[in-house]
Amino acid sequence: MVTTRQRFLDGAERQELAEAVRRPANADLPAPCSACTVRQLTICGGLTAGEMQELATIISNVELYPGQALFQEGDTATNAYSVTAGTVKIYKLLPDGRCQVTGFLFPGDFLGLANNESYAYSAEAVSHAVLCTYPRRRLERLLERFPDMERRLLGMANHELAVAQEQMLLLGRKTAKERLASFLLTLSRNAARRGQSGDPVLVPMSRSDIGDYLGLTTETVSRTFTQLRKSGLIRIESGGRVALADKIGLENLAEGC
Amino acid sequence: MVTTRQRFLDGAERQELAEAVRRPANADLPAPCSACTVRQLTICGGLTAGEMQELATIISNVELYPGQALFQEGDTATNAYSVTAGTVKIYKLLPDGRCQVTGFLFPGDFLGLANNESYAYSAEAVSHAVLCTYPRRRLERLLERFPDMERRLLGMANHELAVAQEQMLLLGRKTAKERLASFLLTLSRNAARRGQSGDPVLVPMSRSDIGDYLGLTTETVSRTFTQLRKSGLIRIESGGRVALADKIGLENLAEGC
DNA sequence: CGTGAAGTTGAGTATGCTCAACGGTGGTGG
DNA sequence: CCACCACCGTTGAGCATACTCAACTTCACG
Repeated sequence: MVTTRQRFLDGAERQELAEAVRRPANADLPAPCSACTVRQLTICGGLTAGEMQELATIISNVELYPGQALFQEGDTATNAYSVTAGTVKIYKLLPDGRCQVTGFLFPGDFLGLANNESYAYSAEAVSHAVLCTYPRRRLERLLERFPDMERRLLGMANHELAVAQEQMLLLGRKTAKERLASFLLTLSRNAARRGQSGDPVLVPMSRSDIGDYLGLTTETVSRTFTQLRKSGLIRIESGGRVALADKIGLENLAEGC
Repeated sequence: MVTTRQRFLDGAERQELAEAVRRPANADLPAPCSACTVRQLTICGGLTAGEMQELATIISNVELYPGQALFQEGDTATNAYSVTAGTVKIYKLLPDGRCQVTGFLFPGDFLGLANNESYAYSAEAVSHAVLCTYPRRRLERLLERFPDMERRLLGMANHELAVAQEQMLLLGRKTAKERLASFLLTLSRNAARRGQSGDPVLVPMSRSDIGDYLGLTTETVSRTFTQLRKSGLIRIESGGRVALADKIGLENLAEGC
């Protein structure tokens, strides 16, 4: 499953990445988190300066290249992570190789807090990515003392649960066109929420990844992109960007109207 | 979507229900929770006697008949619930009526903790059911003081997330036979976990509910039941019970081997 | 330019859906 | 008490959406 696909980063991505890796890994120094641009989006948001300081002592950074694995389903869950730059996919495999991507993660997203001893899914970089690493045991001990952080984590888990249910509706009951329309709109809204361009929206993942996320094949994804383009709902731009030419039409399509 | 289907309860279900409704609704009296048989499975587990006492003051009970709605997607989320008897389904609808059941809930399961102001899904009784009602605001205030309960809730949310990802794999990548085999095995494991019979496993929901859960039509569910029966993997017994005649075979099928 | 991977398009197929008829079962009312 | 009725479940025939297999194009990069 590890592809060696390399995708060039665009300007915004490169800058985001540069800012993220500027923070030294294994820092013995106080919080580089103060420079973190996605802090408000993730578990660190709402912590006091002192709490941040303490959290920073257990954090280290990890950098991943496209196609590089972070961990595999079944690995001992020693770390939790939050994405600070790039895109990561989490997925589950069947023994014969069928793959279901259960989520794409963007800066601010959190992953890896399994409640058993091992991860329930695999994680791999889609584009060049940087993550904060939290040793799980130490994070759990910290959570016992920072109830606000635990509350925030519960809120994030509840949000992810709602997203997962929406995705089940998509996988169980929507047509290929509806799935792709829903996907592009979600991608757009997520980008906007992170302060990036929502309309020409960046689609950093391959057709194959999109297919594995939407329960379709690459061929069907490609054909469906063409259909949406020909019916004037989207425009395919350069650099993996997609313009939502008829947003209302897309929204109606996504909801099955 | 509210059907008036009535399904007779079997002996075990009737007893479970009788125990559950024995507790008075709107009790001003101290905890009837002490008699609760599913306490250890739900958020109440691990609370001290004093905490239980306090929790009991905000709890009331609600009884639902088959097909009766608990709440609808979009309703103001005033209450959270835990199931104490019977089976409840939660589902999402598309405007044209397409339905995706995102989960079946059994005694011990918790629902309704949305992080927005409204529910993200609808909930309806499958069989005659009883639930504990927690006014959401008061529960949240209690959670701030009972960190263990909040931690338990986080654990339950993480577990549900793992279950949701497994269901996405099913919906996105499994065939009809694999879906039904997975469903029956999960149902069986859940029943066993609650101390009920796992092998002739009770299937309290209709073919239509199963279809809406597995992303199939009733006809396909019915045909697939027949296929599994004819290939000797299951036996259909009376009273909505299914015997897992060849458990190993079912497990292999469910995993796509 | 040459190369390899990603993406697109085409033709044929299969899995599961639609529409329809039929059978069984429990509840109700004559 | 029995007959009828509604609903659930089952089965069949035909169809459609998305899949498989394959060829071809585009693009990034050396």
